[in-house]
Amino acid sequence: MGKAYNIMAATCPSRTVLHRIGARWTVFIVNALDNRPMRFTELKAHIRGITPKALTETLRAMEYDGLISRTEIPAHPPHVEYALTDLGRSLLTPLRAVREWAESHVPDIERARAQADARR
Amino acid sequence: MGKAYNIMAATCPSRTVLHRIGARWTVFIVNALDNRPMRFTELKAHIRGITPKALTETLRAMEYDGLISRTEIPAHPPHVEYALTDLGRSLLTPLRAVREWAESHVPDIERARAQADARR
DNA sequence: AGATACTGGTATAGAATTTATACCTTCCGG
DNA sequence: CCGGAAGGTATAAATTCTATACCAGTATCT
Repeated sequence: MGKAYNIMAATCPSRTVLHRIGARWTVFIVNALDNRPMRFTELKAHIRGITPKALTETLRAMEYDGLISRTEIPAHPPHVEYALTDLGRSLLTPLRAVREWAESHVPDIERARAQADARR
Repeated sequence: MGKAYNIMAATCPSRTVLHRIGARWTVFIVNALDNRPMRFTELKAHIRGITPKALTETLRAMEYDGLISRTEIPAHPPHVEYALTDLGRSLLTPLRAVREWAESHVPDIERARAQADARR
């Protein structure tokens, strides 16, 4: 059997999937939950610059898509734990690679930008 | 020497790099140019649903960042060829993995969404 | 009892980005 | 001089993201 889904087709369901995993903050959350579950405020502190609204919306969307689980823990004080599901963990490999690419190619990009600026 | 750049820091330059490679249409263009260079209209036809404005802006940004090259070919009729640079090709591995994840996990996501809908 | 702090969020408005749609210019063949 | 292809621009509307402030529940401090 051949390829069932193709990103390049405008109406392919894989488009909505890609749109979600490519959303502004998804890559941060997946990478943050790499080692262990985290609480809302932990995530907010770890992913610097994210607003609580953006964090809430991204977490809700990822939970809806089955990428993370949300568990209310009735301890004192009560808190909420977010963790990757098996599906979410399978996304870790590609998204960690994206993160690592970004972190390791900063000098190349900066050099290219400087050269482009110099040419004009 | 340890890690020089960290995505999680709000002001880290890797943030702007990630912002670019995570931009709406970058993953499509990188995957489209996987096998061979393409012309503007070819890309537009291949990546269904992209508008010419979005395509122009994404190509210009990627050229600025040194990910693709733009070559005007003075043949008859004259046309323009976009190709991945070495740097752009290095992005192919992670972004192809993202594409493949999206294409292969559609059923998992749809199942999760249906379950979430059923629960309410 | 009242003030204060922590957790996990909401609300609202403004700014930035994306999309839709239409149009333009150069080059050429007929 | 008409039409078509290539490679785009222009403009406005829709959508998404960001900044900033606020809120409710529980617990502890005074």
